[in-house]
Amino acid sequence: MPKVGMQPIRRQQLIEATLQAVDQVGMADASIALIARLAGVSNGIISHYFQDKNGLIAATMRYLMNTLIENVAARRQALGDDSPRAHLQLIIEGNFDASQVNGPAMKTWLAFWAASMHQPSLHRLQRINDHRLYSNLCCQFRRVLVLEDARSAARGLAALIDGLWLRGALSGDAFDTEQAQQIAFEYMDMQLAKQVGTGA
Amino acid sequence: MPKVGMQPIRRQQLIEATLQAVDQVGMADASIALIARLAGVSNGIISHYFQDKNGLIAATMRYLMNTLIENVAARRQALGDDSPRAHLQLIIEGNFDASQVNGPAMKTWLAFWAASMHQPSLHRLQRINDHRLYSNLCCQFRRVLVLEDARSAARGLAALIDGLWLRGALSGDAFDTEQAQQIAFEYMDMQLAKQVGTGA
Amino acid sequence: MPKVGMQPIRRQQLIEATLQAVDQVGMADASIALIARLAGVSNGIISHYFQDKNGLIAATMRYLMNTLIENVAARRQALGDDSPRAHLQLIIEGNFDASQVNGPAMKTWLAFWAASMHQPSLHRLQRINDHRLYSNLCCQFRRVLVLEDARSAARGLAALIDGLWLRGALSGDAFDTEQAQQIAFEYMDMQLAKQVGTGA
Amino acid sequence: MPKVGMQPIRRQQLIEATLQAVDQVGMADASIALIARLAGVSNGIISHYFQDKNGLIAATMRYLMNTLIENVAARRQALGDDSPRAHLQLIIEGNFDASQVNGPAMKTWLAFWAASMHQPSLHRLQRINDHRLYSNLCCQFRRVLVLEDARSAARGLAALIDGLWLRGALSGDAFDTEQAQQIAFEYMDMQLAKQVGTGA
DNA sequence: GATGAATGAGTGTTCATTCAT
DNA sequence: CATGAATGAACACTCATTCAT
Repeated sequence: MPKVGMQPIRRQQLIEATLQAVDQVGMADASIALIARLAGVSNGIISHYFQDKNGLIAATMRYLMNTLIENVAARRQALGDDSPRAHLQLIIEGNFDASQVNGPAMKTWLAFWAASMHQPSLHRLQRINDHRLYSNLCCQFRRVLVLEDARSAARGLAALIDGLWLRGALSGDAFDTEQAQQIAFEYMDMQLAKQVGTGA
Repeated sequence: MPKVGMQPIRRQQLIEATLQAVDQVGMADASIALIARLAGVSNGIISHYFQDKNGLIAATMRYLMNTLIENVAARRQALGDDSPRAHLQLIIEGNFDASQVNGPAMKTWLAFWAASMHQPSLHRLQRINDHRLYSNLCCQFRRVLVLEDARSAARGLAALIDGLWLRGALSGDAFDTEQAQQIAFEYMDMQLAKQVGTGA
Repeated sequence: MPKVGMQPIRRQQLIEATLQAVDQVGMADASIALIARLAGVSNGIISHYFQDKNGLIAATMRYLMNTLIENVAARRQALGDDSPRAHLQLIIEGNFDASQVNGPAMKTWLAFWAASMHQPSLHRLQRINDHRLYSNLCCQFRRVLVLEDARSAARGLAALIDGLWLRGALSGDAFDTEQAQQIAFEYMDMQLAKQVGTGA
Repeated sequence: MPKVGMQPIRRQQLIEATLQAVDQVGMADASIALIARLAGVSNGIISHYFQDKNGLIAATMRYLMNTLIENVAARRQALGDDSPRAHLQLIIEGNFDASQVNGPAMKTWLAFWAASMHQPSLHRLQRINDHRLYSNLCCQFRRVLVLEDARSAARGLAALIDGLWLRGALSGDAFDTEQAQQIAFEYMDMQLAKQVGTGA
């Protein structure tokens, strides 16, 4: 039943099917045929909306990234407190949001990362993502720390967040968000404690 | 001219060729034909020494893991100081050893991790590895911290080490070992500082 | 906004796009999508104006043939001299006209010929074309030669024209019209020289 | 039943199957699957012996060219008379040999020519072939004609041979070798007649 | 009249695996 | 021990065609 204006609908359909497929069988076995079947469309439609399989993969990665960005942005809007600590806490929480720590998303991110080591287009996307986390953290730390300390704190916290996330993803068990956040918050507070005295 | 005792030599040859192949083209494109060509042997021999491609992949992962274990063990042997701090430092340094933070090893580890999400045999190996790092760290922290604190510290430090390593791997730039170690050492010292007073 | 009387315009548009496509990528890669893009119309319209792809191909071939026919006809109209030699010269010149010896036309003719070996509809068109050249030449030679000589001369001259054209097309270099015509003229004159004496 | 040293056998098998396929359905429809089926082997074997389909096509063209070359060479060996006329006659006869004017060979040559307009590798082969005919003819004409006349005669005769062959191929009827050779011989003799007087 | 969404068969190619030698 | 010939299924991708709008 051909219709006009299907592009955004089909694109979203296919991206979601890609996430499903990667979750179920891994990226190596996420064939076009499987993705199309999961989306309930024909094989050929994929090259109609995305140039090729790489295009679909990249679009899926972009979608995941945007979800994270929007998630953090939404939390920021709802934030009353403007303190650096509140912002950092928000970023940490955003990165451990349910939209990021579920099975499909974790498997997809891991697969993307591995693939990005040999695919320039994916590598570019991944670098942008990595840099944004660091940059956001650094920006907040900078409000209370000297530049060098802020940078170091941002590097450490970014690594800690990714590491907690990674070990959670690889463990195979359900992600213990509470525990991860506590560890990250503790690190954040340790770093913030370095701030120079504001008093007289 | 048939030879005897070729098994260990050939196996090592093929494992090294696998690392080469994954480094050069990524795991997805590391075909048996390519690995055999890099090893200078025929395609057919792989199933002779390893059951199939998965067997070769698993053997290669086991090889990488053993390298890390032996590296840490060697450092431990050369260690004069028996303090927890010295042991923890040693573990950190072992994980950032040149044998782990070079391109081929990083690409292979990442590829293994991604693959392990859908291959039970690889997943088992990877869990053992993850657990050993946590276990080693926890063991040392336990000598000066109460159980709960030790566990939390070990979780955090393990995540921090993996996160620093991961972000280094994904960045594409040369790994800044010095910087990573400093961040990890700082975290270690922060955790050790929690120890209950030993004094009067 | 539907329009009336678009048929001849669209057909011509599509035929010209077909010539362009065959010139640019060869008949094998001249897909409907490419032709439609070059024509600036949608894919679907081709089956509206031509039954299918074969219909478009056949129409394009007919167009090329008509161009050649009209070219010769126009030259004939402008001809003052009614001698056999003048007519033959005209036919030769028509076959080496710029409309026939440029890249796109040559590539298309060659592709048509090859395709005609396995497509009855194209083969029929091509036979008509071949026969017309022979027939026109024979008709003129007949005015001064006995039947057998005229037929042989026509066969030879037709082959020579086609052969010069073919070798020009395949060479990849610019077609040397002057040289080709001289060779054809010489052959023509050699054959005309066989004519029986008209004198007492 | 795998054996060693199969390469030349399989290559020849596949080349002959390619000729068969092109004869039966045309180059456009001569798929790898069809060629493999005609050769009685699996699809995959083609990339084992030829890099890809283009490799097989090019090898087939080279085979046809070599057949022609060897044919002419064999005739030359059997030649008693060393006169230019005898050599030219021999070249003409070689080009109209049964190995060149049968259906499969003609269809394949035509398809190759058309394809060569868009495939550099085929174009190179085809140019070599074209040049050899011209060169051989020119060499013989040169023995009795001044350079300019020899070149023109060679160009004309080469075109005449190709043109006779082409029109024969396209006609769809059985090739009339006798008639074609007579026309070519006549042209040859007309050109040889230009030679400067050797007598007193 | 015209669009472009959608199909699904078909393509060339790759590849892990098997096995006779 | 080791080779490399051979298989055949699977893959991404292309494409002419159809048809609701």
